[in-house]
Amino acid sequence: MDITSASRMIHMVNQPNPEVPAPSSTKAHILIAAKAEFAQYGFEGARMQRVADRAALPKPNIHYHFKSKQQLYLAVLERIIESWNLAFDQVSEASDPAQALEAFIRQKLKQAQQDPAASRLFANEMIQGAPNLKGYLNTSMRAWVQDRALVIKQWMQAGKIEQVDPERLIFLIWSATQHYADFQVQALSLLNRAEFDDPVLTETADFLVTFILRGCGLAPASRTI
Amino acid sequence: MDITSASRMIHMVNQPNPEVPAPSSTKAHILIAAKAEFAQYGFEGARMQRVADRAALPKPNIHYHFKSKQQLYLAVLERIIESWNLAFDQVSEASDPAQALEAFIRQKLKQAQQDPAASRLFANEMIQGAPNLKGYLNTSMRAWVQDRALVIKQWMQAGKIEQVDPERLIFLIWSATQHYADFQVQALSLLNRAEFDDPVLTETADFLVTFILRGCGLAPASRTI
DNA sequence: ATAAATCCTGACCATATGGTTAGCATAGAG
DNA sequence: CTCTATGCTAACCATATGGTCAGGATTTAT
Repeated sequence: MDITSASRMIHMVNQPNPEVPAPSSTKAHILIAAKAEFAQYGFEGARMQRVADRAALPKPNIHYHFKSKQQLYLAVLERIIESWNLAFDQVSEASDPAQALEAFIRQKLKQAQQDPAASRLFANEMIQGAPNLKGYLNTSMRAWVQDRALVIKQWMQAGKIEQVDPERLIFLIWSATQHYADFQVQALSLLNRAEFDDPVLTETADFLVTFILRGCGLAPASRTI
Repeated sequence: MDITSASRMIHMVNQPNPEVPAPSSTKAHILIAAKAEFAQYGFEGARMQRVADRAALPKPNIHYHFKSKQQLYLAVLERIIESWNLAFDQVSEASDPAQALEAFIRQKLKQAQQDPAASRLFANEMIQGAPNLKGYLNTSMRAWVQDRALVIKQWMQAGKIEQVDPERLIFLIWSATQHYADFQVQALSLLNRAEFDDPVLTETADFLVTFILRGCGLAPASRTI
């Protein structure tokens, strides 16, 4: 009923696994279609028929590969959780804060551009009250945050960055970056842009890096905006 | 099909209006119930029966007051748009940037605490691609942002704040504050708190104000965190 | 070649969905 | 009191929904 199991996978190396189908397999096609559908409409709003249409397959085919809507949803959700915060995973006290934060911000924003559906699906799950991720939040995700917060605290104690609430700094980076996936229509409309292309990505990344580093009392390497 | 009409209401003074029922009326009850339902499940995922249950009314009663699901949704959405960015509305070039930004951040965060459903409903609409707000985004909301961005630019030209992309600064404030409504379960779980009460609100507001003002090259009035 | 396992699908089912209808209850106006 | 307008609701409807099933196609193993 819940994905605590996904926690175990977070730092796993990608290895051959019969459960993980090759990119071109039917199962993978369905998962991609399902991700888009669940991302747009949430679990309750998603329609199995639309998943089938998106995958260009008859509906019973979906049910052949995934027993139920719930199981399909969980399969999609697991895959998303796995690749969530990679760029901030290996950071330690010894790392350079400016470099580490910049890499984290840019990676999150790149994810928002390349796979906005993943971000939106996660957002839907949270808005809905995380019915399938409560266990994950309270165990491995909390541990991850506390662990990363500790590194930030060590940077603070070493005088490398300003005093800031570490957990809330992480939240701010998450929200500011994921915003460009979840609220993409809004951002593009208000910026008067047609699509979230590389120029927009670069401008946004530069802004966020500069602004957030300055918020931490850091100057970026050699950029101004 | 779209709420461009809401644009006209944004700066309207609250005046007696037969369309706006008294707080205790059946219609108001239904709107509150519907807001919660649409916020949690999105338009497609929302169920008229659940709206009825939340309002403790028979389902046909809902349809007596609102012709269709769509009309009910639009009615809820309109009410939300009206009170969205009030605290930043009256700000002008002459305003003190630190004070204005602080008031804006605190107001948005208070809204996130007092009416998280409103924020979540809006988030759902955006994630879904803003099918009912495209017109609003491209007209009055864009005008609002450009207008507010102009004020920020004037602050920059007057040397009152650092050089930052004004639109993206607004996005960052929106996302960082609304995060505590939309991702409330996540934030509370990771902060190890039971509810979004006043202490959490204060800590969060203080963090955001300090951090964002510093990002703008400003020091807060007399606070450290 | 043949058997076995896997993959696929048209037709179908029970139930849930948004919405309607026809009639009941109540309050205010004359 | 009577008439009317409004608020309300049990019973109902057409359609859409998640899910099943029996059988056909295709691949793999022997």
